[in-house]
Amino acid sequence: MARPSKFDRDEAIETAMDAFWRAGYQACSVKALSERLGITRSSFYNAFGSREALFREALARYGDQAPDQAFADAQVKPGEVRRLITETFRAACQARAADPDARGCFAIKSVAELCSRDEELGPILTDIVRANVTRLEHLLAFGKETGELPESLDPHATALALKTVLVGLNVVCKVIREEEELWLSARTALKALDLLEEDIPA
Amino acid sequence: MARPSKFDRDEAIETAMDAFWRAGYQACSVKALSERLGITRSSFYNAFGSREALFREALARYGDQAPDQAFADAQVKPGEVRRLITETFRAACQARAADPDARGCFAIKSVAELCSRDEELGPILTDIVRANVTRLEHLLAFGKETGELPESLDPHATALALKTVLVGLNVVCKVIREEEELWLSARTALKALDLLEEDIPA
DNA sequence: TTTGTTTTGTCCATATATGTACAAATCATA
DNA sequence: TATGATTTGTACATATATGGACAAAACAAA
Repeated sequence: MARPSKFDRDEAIETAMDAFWRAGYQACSVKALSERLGITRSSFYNAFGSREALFREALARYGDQAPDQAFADAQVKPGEVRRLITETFRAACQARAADPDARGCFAIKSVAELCSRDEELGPILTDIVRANVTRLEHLLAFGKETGELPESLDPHATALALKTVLVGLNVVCKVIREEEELWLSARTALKALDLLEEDIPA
Repeated sequence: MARPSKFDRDEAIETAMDAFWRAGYQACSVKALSERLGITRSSFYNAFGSREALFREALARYGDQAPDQAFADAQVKPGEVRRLITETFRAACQARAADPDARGCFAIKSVAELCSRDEELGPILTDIVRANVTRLEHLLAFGKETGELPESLDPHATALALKTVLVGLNVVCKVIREEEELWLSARTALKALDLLEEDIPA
């Protein structure tokens, strides 16, 4: 029906995500991105519309593979809240330390760069973080309902604290490169909040 | 002896700090900075040497006014560790929420942008964060020695957790704008870590 | 007034960056 | 093989960005 693309759109989004991730949104010009993708700017605009639009796609792509995505799509069984939280934090520490280029978390890096700065992308990132907190809050409330977590626990306050720790980890990991140290930090916070599941098989 | 500067160097550093703070290091070109300072690029290079050099000066300037600077220059008296920690976190929440432009923390923003990216500035920022953790560790050890904090407390692990929370706050504040919510998050974490001083006059 | 020092303005050459416009190229289907 | 849809290459005009070179300007001290 029409002339086919010379490049794989999906692959291009992946590549763009990595570029945004490493250098930041502002540092990636359309020219640089186009060259990285092996296409002309003409094709770039034709395929993605704008740099912001591509960023949104890259961000969505990242969301599918982010460590804390586990909080989103998990069917949590009663009595498994601590386990889910502990395993997710553990996975985050692993993922951050395993990255040889110490890119940190794409979403949080973008929050730091763009929130309160970019009128279009800022609110999108804000909503993502807020949604994360809400999910955690629901998860903790569920833990209370099912009797796993104590009645004294405040889901809202605890969700905020948890998210703050997770965000902190995702930045601190750029400085503290050893997985053991990262996990020590996370474990200490979880333990203090009475949310650490200790009996997890290594 | 020589021709005097047409601009105030100190004031210029302050202005540059704000520009770096808002837009990020990479987004501030020498041209843009020069125009902001009301001088030519010629004078810019003459006065500061390079953009990196000016950034270093701006970063040092920020260090003097950062909320967690309190951990650096405080003469802590026995029995005052919890109070110092609590008040510093409280001050950080206040400062972040009070900023109408939600700039967050200049240092942490720069860590997210430049660590593992800029060969010259990255290590400087890394060292700053590492030094912060060490200072917290010493502070906690002091608290143990003086009997204020329990023997069971692990200064290294707790310092890591504390710093992670503080870093998290400094990013989350871009999304959560209400001081009450920020403080709720911090307070919950401090309380859990048994580091909250409750009896502080408002 | 001369001397010496430092700042400042201007020019250089070159590279990057923006988004649009339009013609050329490419392919599946009719 | 014609048709239609879409991608792609090139050109456009303009703005930004780099750092250095060098002469002109401004001032204090001799």
